[in-house]
Amino acid sequence: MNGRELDPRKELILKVVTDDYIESAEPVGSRTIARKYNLGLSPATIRNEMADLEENGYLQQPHISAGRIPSHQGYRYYVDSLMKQQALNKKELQVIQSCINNLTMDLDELDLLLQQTVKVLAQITRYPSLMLGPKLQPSVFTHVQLIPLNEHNILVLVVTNMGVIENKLITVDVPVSQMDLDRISYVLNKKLRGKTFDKLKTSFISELREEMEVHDSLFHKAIHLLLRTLESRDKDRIYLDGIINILDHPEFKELEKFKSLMEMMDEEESIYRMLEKTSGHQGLQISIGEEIEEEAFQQCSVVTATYEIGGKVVGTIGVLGPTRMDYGHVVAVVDFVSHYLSKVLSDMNKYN
Amino acid sequence: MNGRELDPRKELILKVVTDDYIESAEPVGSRTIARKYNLGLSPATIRNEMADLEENGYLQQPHISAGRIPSHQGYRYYVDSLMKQQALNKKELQVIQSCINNLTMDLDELDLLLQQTVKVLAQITRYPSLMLGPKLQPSVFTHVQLIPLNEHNILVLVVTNMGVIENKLITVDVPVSQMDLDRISYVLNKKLRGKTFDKLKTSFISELREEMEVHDSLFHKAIHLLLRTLESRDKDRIYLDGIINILDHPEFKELEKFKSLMEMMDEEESIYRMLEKTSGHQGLQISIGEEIEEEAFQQCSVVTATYEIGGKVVGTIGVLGPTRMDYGHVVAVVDFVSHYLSKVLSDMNKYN
DNA sequence: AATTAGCACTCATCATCTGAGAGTGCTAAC
DNA sequence: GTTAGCACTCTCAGATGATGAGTGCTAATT
Repeated sequence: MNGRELDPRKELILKVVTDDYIESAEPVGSRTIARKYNLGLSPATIRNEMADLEENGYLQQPHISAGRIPSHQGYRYYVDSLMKQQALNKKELQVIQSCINNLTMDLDELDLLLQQTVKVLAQITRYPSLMLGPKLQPSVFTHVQLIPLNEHNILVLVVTNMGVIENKLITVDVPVSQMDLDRISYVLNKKLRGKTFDKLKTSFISELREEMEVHDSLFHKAIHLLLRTLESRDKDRIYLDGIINILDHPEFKELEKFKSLMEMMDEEESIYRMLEKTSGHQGLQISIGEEIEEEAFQQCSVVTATYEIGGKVVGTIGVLGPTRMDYGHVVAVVDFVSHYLSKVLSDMNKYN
Repeated sequence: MNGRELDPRKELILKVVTDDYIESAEPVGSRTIARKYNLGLSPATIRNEMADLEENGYLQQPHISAGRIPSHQGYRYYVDSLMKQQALNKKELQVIQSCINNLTMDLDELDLLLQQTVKVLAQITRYPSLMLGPKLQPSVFTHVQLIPLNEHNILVLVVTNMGVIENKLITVDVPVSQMDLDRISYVLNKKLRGKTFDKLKTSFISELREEMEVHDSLFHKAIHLLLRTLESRDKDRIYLDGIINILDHPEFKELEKFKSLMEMMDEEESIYRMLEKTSGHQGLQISIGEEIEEEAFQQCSVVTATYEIGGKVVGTIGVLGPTRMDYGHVVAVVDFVSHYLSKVLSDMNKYN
C-alpha cells in the first residue's frame, strides 16, 4: 500500500527484525535487537522506529505486549530490497549436482531424474518442494511404432528424444494386417521424424489431417492419439517431495493447519494452479501469503523458478514454506537448481 | 502368552471393551459398559471380570483410576475369535467396483488402475492404504521391439499383455543396421511370444543363452536387459494413499508420532519389508503392534491381503491404522478389494 | 531535534492449586 | 456368585498468581 522508499535506518531495522524472526520464529523486541545486533541504537530509539514501521504497514504485533513480526508487506519489501542472497556452500553444490547428474541417462529415467531433482531440492532447503512439467514442446519426435498385440488391439508408442512418452491401446473392429501397420508407421515416421513438437502442433499436423481423410480409420485414430498426447501431457506431471519438512516449523504445530495444507497438496489441481501462474514470467519469482490465491496457503510463501530446454521455458520448480521462510537460502538454491536442471535437460535433448 | 480359551462371559466383556474402545478411543470403565450394553451385570461384576482379564494380559489400564483398554494380546484374541466382520453396504461396494472398473483399460493404465485401487481403499476405510506389486511372473510376453534412435542408441521395449513394462536405452559402439535389428527382434519374438514370464525365467532364457553365444553383442545386451527386467520389476512399485487419514485418530495428535510414521512411510524399503512378509501366506492377515517389526509402527496394526492373477499370488494390499482400528470394517473391505482386484487383473490378463 | 533513560502498564506463559468426575479395589451384605 | 457401598486414586479443566518480555509515553540528555 505504501510504495515510497524507507529511509536507511528503517530499512536496517526492518531487515534485522525479519532476519531474526526468520531464524527464531519468535516476535522480536527492541531490547533483543539492541543487544544482539549492536547497531549503536538504544532500545527506545528502535522502539520508535518500529512504531513507525508498524504504522506504515511493514511490521505487526501478534499482541500488544509482544515484539514485532514482519507483515506480508514487510516481507515483500524484504525480498525485493533487503535480502542478502546466501551463497551455496560447496557441499550443497556438490550434492545437488551429483543428484541431478548421477544417472545412467536411460531414456525412461527422465522421470527418475525429475523425481531426484525435487527430492534434492527438498533435502537442501528443508522445505516441501514441487515441480511441474516438463512440457514436451521442445522435444524432438523420434519414432512412432504400431505394435499388434492381437487381432483387435494395437499398441501405439510415441517415442521422443526424451523417452517414450505415450503408449495407448487402440481397438480396431477389423483386423489389420502387419503390412498396413508398417505402411502407416512408415508414413508417420517419414513425415514427423526429427520435428519438434511445437512445430508439429502448429503446422505438420494440419497438413497430415488433410491427407488423413483419404486413409483408413486406423490411421485416423493414430493421428488423433498423437494430437491428444501433445495437448494432454503438459498438464500432468506434478512432482512433490519433502512435505513432512513443513512440520519442523512451529507455524504448523497445530495439526489442523498442517492437515488443510496436506489436503491442498493432495489436489493436483490446486498445485497446478499455483505453479502454473508463474510459468508465464521467466525466471525466479516469490509469492508471499495472500499473493498465492489458494485458501490453505495464506500463511505460506512460494519461491518458484522456471526451467528450460534449449532456451524454451518448459516447466517450473518451487519451494513452499511458511511466510517466515529462509528466503535468502531458498532463493539461491532454487535459482541454482533451475539453471542446472535446464542445462542437464538441454544436453539430453541435444544428445539424443 | 496365555493360550487357553476364555470363558464366554470374559469373552463377552473383552469384546465389549474392545468394541467400545475402538469406537470411542477412550478407556472404558465398568460403569459405561453396564449402562451402555445392558448385559444384565452390575458394574461391580464387570469390574471383577476386567480385573481377571487384566491379570491374564488381555486388558490394561493407562493409569490406575482409568478404564481399561485392550492389550495387544487382547486385540489378538479379539480379531481371532470375537470380531464380527462388518458387511459392506451397497454404497461402499458400488464405489469400490466403479473405481476399480471405470477405466478405459488402455494398457498403460494398469498403473492408474492400481493407484485408483489404493485410493479407494483409503477412502473407504479412512486409513492409510498401501499396495505392493504386482509381480510380473504370470504376465504373458507379447512383444519385444528394438527401435533405433540414432547411430549409437537403440531403444528396447518389452511389451506384455499387461502393458509396456520396460524401456531401456542400449548404447552400441558400432552402428547396427535396421536389418540386424529386425532379425534380432524376429528371433526374440518368435522364441518368446505367448510365454508367461515365470516360464521364461525357468526354461527359455537358459535355452536362449546358449544360442546367444554365437550371436553378436547387441543380441547379448538385449537378452541381458530382458533378464534384468524380469528380476527387478518385482521389487519396486509401492503405492500409497490417504496417509493424512491417520491424523483423524487421537493416537497421532502428537506431531512426533505422526512424523516418525511419515518418515517410515517415505522409506520404500521398510514398507516393502512390512508388506512382503505377508506375501508368503495367501489371503488375509492381521498384524498387531509389535508383530510388525518396524520400530515406528509399534502402535499400529496392518491388515493385509494378497491378490492374484490367474490364481498366482502377485502382490499385497494393506491398510495401516492404530492398533485401535476398526478391524471389523477394514477386514471386510480389504478382503473384498483384494478379491475384486484379483478378478479384474485376471480378466485383463486373459483378455489381451 | 534527535536520542535515551525511566517508568507504568499489558499480556502471554508457566507453575500451582483446587474441585469435579470417572473409575477402581475391597469388603460386606445379599 | 453377585452386588451395593465406600474410600481412594488419578486425570482434567479451570482459576490464581508470579514472572518476564515487551511496549508507549514522558522527561531528561546530548
